[in-house]
Amino acid sequence: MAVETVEEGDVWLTEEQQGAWRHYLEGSARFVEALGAVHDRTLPLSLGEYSLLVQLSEAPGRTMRMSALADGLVLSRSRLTHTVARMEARGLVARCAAEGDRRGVNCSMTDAGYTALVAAAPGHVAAVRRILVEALEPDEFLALGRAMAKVAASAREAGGTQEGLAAHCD
Amino acid sequence: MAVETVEEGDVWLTEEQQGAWRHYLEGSARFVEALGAVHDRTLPLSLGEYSLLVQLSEAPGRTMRMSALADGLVLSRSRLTHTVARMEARGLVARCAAEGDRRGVNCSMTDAGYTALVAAAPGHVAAVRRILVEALEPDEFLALGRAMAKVAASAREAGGTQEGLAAHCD
DNA sequence: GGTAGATAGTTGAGGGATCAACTACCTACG
DNA sequence: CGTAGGTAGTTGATCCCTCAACTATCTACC
Repeated sequence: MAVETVEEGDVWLTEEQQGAWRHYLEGSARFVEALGAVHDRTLPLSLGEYSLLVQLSEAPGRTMRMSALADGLVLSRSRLTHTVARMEARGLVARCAAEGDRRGVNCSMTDAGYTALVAAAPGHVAAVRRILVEALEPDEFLALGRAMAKVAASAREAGGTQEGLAAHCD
Repeated sequence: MAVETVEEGDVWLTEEQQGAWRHYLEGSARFVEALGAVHDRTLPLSLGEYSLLVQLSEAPGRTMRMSALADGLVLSRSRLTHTVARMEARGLVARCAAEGDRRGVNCSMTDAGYTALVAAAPGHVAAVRRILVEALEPDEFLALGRAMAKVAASAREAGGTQEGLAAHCD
């Protein structure tokens, strides 16, 4: 931002870092936008619905607890409830009580959900390849994956400690 | 996804690529979530409002055309109109007719907007540093920036050609 | 065994995003 | 000129997300 330059380092970013940060912001924004557009225009599932069904497809019995699903998709409980309710109304998933914990709810993929997932998968993967994977050198893409794994861990951890950040701004 | 394995390559991703892709998804989701939480809990501007004011702060006269703003922030025209309307109601920005093109509208940052931006900046940058920059080796972060610049270009270009993707799914 | 506090999930109200229409203006070309 | 098609921005209906309650259940500990 165009504020008077400060002497002390460690508060802002260097020019180089700023550039990297801007590119990160623009790249991630344009990527989800383009991928979402492919889903909306050519596939029977939105990106969010698709991701949810992918998670379910990998779980034993194609069934997961609501909370596990929420954690895996980085979604709030509330948002997951609403999303699953809409998908249930469309026949893509079904909910039933979990055995063992009477608070728990299991969400499972229906046959219709599986059919929709299989129909959407080729277009989805083709878009990911075209827009993300093939934009990069093979090892550059793998390095991106390793870096983002670190970021994920760092962000997961920041959830607990973030109150302390306010202290930086007195 | 847990579909029967196919013989032909070039349709799905390798195990390694899948892993990188999952890490990318999780990392980007957790990062925006954590950064947004910092804004919502400790700063006077949401992440979106902050980004908008940053763009304005760098423009001559702290003023930009609506469409330039929309492009820079990767936002739809409609969304920008609504967002700016809300921010205008809060006194953070102001709109006025653009000279030269009577269709055009200029959006400029008010003093109150600038004050809010300055108040939010340290907390914002601290969060970006903590969650993203310091999670990585310095050159790893710069490589991330270079990679995402390529992704941005690829996604920008995909906007025009994406109809062809449907052809993959007969 | 009873009660305090955490965990699982849902609900509804309110606010933000999306999409398709719409106005207004500009450009170009006959 | 005039009109066809593009560009700039807005609007409102609809849908989706968020947030703060809320119910119900589980755990632990006295």
